[in-house]
Amino acid sequence: MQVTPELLSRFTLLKPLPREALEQLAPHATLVRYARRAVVLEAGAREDNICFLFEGRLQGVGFTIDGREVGLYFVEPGDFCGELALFDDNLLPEFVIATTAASVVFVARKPLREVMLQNSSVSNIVGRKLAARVRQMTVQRTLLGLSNIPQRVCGQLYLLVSDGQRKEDSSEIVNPPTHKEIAIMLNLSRETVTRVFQALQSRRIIRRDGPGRLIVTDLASLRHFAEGEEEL
Amino acid sequence: MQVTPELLSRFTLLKPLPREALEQLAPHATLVRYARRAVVLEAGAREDNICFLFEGRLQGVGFTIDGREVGLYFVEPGDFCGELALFDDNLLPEFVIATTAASVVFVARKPLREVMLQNSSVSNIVGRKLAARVRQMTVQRTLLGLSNIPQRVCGQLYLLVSDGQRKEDSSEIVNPPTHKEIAIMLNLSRETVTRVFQALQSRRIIRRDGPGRLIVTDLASLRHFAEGEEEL
DNA sequence: AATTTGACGTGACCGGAGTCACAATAGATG
DNA sequence: CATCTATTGTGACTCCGGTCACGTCAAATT
Repeated sequence: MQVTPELLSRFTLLKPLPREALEQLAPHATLVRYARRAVVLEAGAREDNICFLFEGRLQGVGFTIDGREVGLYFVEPGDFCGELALFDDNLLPEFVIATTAASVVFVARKPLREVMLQNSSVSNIVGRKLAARVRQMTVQRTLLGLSNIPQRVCGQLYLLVSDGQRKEDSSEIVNPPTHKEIAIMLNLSRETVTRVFQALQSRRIIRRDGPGRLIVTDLASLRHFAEGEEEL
Repeated sequence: MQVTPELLSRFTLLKPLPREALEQLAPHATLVRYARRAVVLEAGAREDNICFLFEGRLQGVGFTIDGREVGLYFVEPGDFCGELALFDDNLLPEFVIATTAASVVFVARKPLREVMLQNSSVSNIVGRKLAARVRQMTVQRTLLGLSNIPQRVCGQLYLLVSDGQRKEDSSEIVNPPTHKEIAIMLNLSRETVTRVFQALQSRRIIRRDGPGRLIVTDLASLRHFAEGEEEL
């Protein structure tokens, strides 16, 4: 499906682009819808598109030698992934999978790269974004250092709300990842995540609201647990 | 201590630079020696230098909320770190510590950034390097997914030799990290790493040679264990 | 409506890595 | 050389998260 420059400009990465650049990119962009669990980007493939997430949620996933899934990062609407292809010609190291039904905009690598090179403000933005990814991976890795497991789960949960909007008292996570998807992010078993969620629900800190919404009713308490000021 | 353009050109990142660019950078570069365990870059500080490692070994280290150390990456001679400062103005998320006596070349951020912007081949290289870091972090994170702990240690060991030179049969790791430094990379206790090393030594797969050299006498076996084809 | 599928919930058991405690080195430092 | 400190080596015990084996439930599919 074709894409208009207006749609492109809704992504923070592309928003600052001059009109001409957007019109230059639009013919090379396509909107694709994916069902839950579909593979959006494939590891080992030469990927020729940068993937902008319009709605839904994606997850970068790797696999260990013994076939275990490893969660690397989540992609929120407005964000993008596959940006490594803008910098080198190596293969994508991870899979990107739709954890919910999702619509993404693919922008071909070469035109975007050209726009990036011509437009220094864009290369700045792309560079900042890649740097942000490194920071995000660092935070995620640091989470794994926590030996207190409930604390680790709370930390992940807190990251999930702050990636989106962060209200004062209560927040909601739309299209929350499944327990298993959280588990692989944290090197935990699915059952352990379930048990922590149970504990948080019984303390009225989180609440499920239908299928696609998880509500954090007591963000302050969640942060306390995430910061280890209180034991779960 | 002042730095000559020739010294700068010994780093793979700067090697392709035209002579003029190197001469432009040299006045803003200083050579600094650090003792073992010294802090080279400080988390939370506005870092105004990119750090090129000339000799020794550095380690990126983070800290969890409860004060536990988290190993993020190793820096080998010829490589560099602190490159995030080229892309944004945020604070450095991790410490960089000298795991051995080390000499590094600091290059001021602004001049390097200008050279990078003017010289598209440099910005390509820097971009590739940042992308390489993302890939490296992905590999490191995937290692943590291994539930077989000896396998995890062997994987790290294998990464350490292949980062340097990779000979057919036997390889050596100069300035090898301590057991503790490896432990925090792998989310393990120091004792566990020691025990795995003991097992590898008794099988004549690795051997210590004095203080600063670890010799991998049977690289093939190490790879087998790393790939889980044989249980340790 | 019946069936299937996948996500969530929960108990019991067990293994193995963390922790603690201490010894033995080896390197630095005076 | 003597001393001190950091690293390595090793045993014993404990605990807690993984694993297995279910059951429940909601949503999709027939």
